[in-house]
Formats: sequence, structure tokens, C-alpha cells
Amino acid sequence: MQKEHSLSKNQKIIFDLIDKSGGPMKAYSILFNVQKKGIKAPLQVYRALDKLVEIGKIHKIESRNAFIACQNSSCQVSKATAFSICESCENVSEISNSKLSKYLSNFSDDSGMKYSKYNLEFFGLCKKCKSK
Amino acid sequence: MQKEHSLSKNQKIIFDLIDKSGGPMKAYSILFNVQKKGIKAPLQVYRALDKLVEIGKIHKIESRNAFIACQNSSCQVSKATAFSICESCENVSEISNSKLSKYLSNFSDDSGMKYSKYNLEFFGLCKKCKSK
DNA sequence: AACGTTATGTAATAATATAACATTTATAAG
DNA sequence: CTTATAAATGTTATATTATTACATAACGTT
Ligand SMILES: [Zn+2]
Ligand SMILES: [Zn+2]
Ligand SMILES: [Zn+2]
Ligand SMILES: [Zn+2]
Repeated sequence: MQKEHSLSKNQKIIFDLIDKSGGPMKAYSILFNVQKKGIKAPLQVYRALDKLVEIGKIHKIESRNAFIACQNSSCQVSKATAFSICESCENVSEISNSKLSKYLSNFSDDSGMKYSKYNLEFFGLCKKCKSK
Repeated sequence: MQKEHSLSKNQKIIFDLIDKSGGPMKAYSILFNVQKKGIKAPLQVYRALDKLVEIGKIHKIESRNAFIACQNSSCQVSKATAFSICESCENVSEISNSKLSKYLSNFSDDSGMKYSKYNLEFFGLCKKCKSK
């Protein structure tokens, strides 16, 4: 069951934009796109992004400084994320693989550290770019 | 067997600094620390960092915008990296676990994508911080 | 020596992100 | 409904991270 996080005005504007774009978006590109809706300053964007990340509606692609809508309906909180990134066209998609997530969530080594979160980014060439 | 990449002057200065620090360092902190050695501009630092990453002597911790010396002697090229990061003290260490690296290097899904590289970052509390 | 490649020096600027402060709006308790 | 509290917003300025552009020097090979 899904806990409803009713989004605020700015959060909704920004989430809708990212979600509709279907891919990763960068903060200042988001800013540019929402200026017509009255969001004028970087901080307004970053605040909404922070919140959206916190509640798991979007994820940050760390290697690209970009944000993407969660493509996995069951991904409530951004604690276990995995992405595949094409190094040619920069297409990004969220990997939803229960074996992988189980393997990583249960991973432990001899460091005595308890891992509560992970982010994995795979790089390569997507089908389209490979065949070029 | 290890291919020798003889480092240039700036590369050596910067690698030695990061290596001796024993942890992750940020680019502008590196810059500050090497100014007495004649490296005066950000670009000089970033160029050396780029090269050091390329040849696998250091890795970038993407979630922290920081660079750490490779702690894994067999890690020639930065194609398969995994780190554990303490969210309290920001201690970072490179995970060297052959089962994990084998699992991830062989990972494939139904996307048709061939992965040639990955970066994994685990987050949690280190032993020290956990016991506080 | 001549050539191509790699590294360096320097200045300017672009791109990403946060600090600080004032105000407003939403939520919940009494 | 009122008051208290937390969450969100607006605005300006600034900090941090990274790259562009161009000129010069050092290195490795033939
Ligand atoms: Zn997700
Ligand atoms: Zn592609
Ligand atoms: Zn390594
Ligand atoms: Zn710690």
C-alpha cells in the first residue's frame, strides 16, 4: 500500500515536468522550463528536488548530476537504486531486478558496517547505440 | 602484471597527496594543498584527476564529488568500483569483494544492454559511528 | 632535427548547489 | 476558531564544482 505524499505546488510542477520528460533532467534545465510557471530561483528547484528524492518520487543520477522520475512503482524511498546509463546517447533507465536488489540489500562484508542504502550505476552502450 | 603509467609532475604531486591523505579529497581542497608546489589553477588539478581516474590510480566518489586513491592493487582501470560510505563521519573505503565484483561484472538484464562498467556506492554507519 | 602527442600555464567563465533571511501556507491540537 | 508548529515559498547573494579557449613547453619516436 502506498503512503500518499500529497505534493506541494512547486513539488508537483517539478515532478510533472521530470516525469513527462521520460528521462533524466538537470536542475538548471528544470529551472528554465518552469520559469513560466513562476518558479524563478535555483533554490526553489533544489528544495523541491530534495523533497522528491526524500520521498522516492525521483532519484538522483549521481554520475550525471541529473534527476529522473522513479520508474519502479514499488520504490517508495530512495534507498536502493540501480540504473543503466548509455554512455553514447545518455539514455538512463532504472533497473528493476529483484534478484539484484535482494543481493545488494543483503550484502555485507567484513568491515562491520551495516548498509542501509545503496546506489548502483551501470554504464555501457544501449541496444540502439550498439548497432550504429 | 602491471602496466607502468609513469606519472607526470602534476599527476604525481596530486596522486601522492590523495594517496597520503588516506581518504577522499575534493578538487578544491587538493588545489589549496598543492599551491605551494606551484599548481595554481583548478584546471591543472582537474586535468591530473582526469588522467589519474583514467588509468585507475584514483576513483571518483560520485555522490561526494571527491576522489580517493585506489585501495585495490589489482584495480588497473576504473571499470568496476564499489565503495562503502559512512553517512556520519564520511569515511569512505573501497570494497574489494571478488564475489560482488563477479556478480556485478556478469550482471545482465533483458534490456539488451551490454554493461562495460559500473559504480556502486553503499551508505550506512561505520563501526565507530554506530557505537556512539 | 622534425613530428606528433601529452602535459602545462593562465585567464575567464559555465554549471551545480547552498546560506541566510523574511514571509506564507498547511496541519494539528486545544 | 485560535493558537502553535511544521512545512513550503520567495528572494538575494554566494559558495562550490567543473569546463572552454588559447598559448606554450616537454616528451617520445623516427
Ligand atoms: Zn525508483
Ligand atoms: Zn544509447
Ligand atoms: Zn580501485
Ligand atoms: Zn563513521
